[in-house]
Amino acid sequence: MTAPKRNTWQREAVRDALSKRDDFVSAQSLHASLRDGGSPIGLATVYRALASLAVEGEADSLQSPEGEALYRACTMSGHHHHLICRNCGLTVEISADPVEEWAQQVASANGFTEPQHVVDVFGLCASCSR
Amino acid sequence: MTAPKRNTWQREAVRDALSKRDDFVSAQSLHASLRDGGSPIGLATVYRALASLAVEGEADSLQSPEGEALYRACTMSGHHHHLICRNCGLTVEISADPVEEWAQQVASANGFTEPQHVVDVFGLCASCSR
DNA sequence: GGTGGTTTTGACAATCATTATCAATAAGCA
DNA sequence: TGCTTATTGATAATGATTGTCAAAACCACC
Repeated sequence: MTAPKRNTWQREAVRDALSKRDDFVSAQSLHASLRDGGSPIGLATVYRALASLAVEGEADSLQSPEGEALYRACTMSGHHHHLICRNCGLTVEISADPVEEWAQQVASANGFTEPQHVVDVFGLCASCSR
Repeated sequence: MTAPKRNTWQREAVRDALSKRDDFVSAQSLHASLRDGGSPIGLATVYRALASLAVEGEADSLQSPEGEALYRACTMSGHHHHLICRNCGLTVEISADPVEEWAQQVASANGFTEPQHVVDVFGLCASCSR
């Protein structure tokens, strides 16, 4: 029933490259990194692999303020959010239980069902604050 | 010092068209509406007017999940967030004091300064839930 | 009301990220 | 090994957004 999936070195390369980064990256820049590292991987493949990883839950994605799609290999399993340095990109994974509850409450209080939410905090990390 | 700004019927038309909508709209669709209404306004002008209104605080903007920039004329002054129906676009403005505090705490707990945050809740409104 | 200096507009080209196309390639399996 | 089919990748296509720049409009000021 479920779509069969094959293991290719390309998908593995994207997974690896992503896990070596500790910040959010765009498909474009990840592709550039891979190419710089000598890999002949195609751009479209990087896009497909990232989208796939995101769907499978192996990567998190968010929209940069400029509208670019950014991806990150996350270590925290399950639902969580991010605290991102807007200068250097340093990213910290955070859980936000109070926010989860709040979102639920606000949604149902207004008659909304099936709430999802986008919650990300941007700031300047300790190093970049100086 | 501050840049002088002139009043043109175009800027006014965009302001009006935006305030007549109670949901988030893209520059493209707002331009289409204006054109349909008989206005000969140019697309680039709509983009510029919306960006300008957003900067001046007369409009709020957010990125759709697809990466499009969406705008809305908000009635609630000051900082607030949105509860948006992902089906029909119905939007409710909400304040989120608990979230503001939480964001502050999380940021400083991790050494981050000048926290900003993106908080939006998507769901299905009462009508669309049926 | 007319005038001039500047801002703003708008048609169009240019960018840039992302997606579709589709023939060639490579997984996984009998 | 050979076959079936998912995947790849070069390239074209799409679509939103921004840059360009001459023409038009705005706004004091006369």
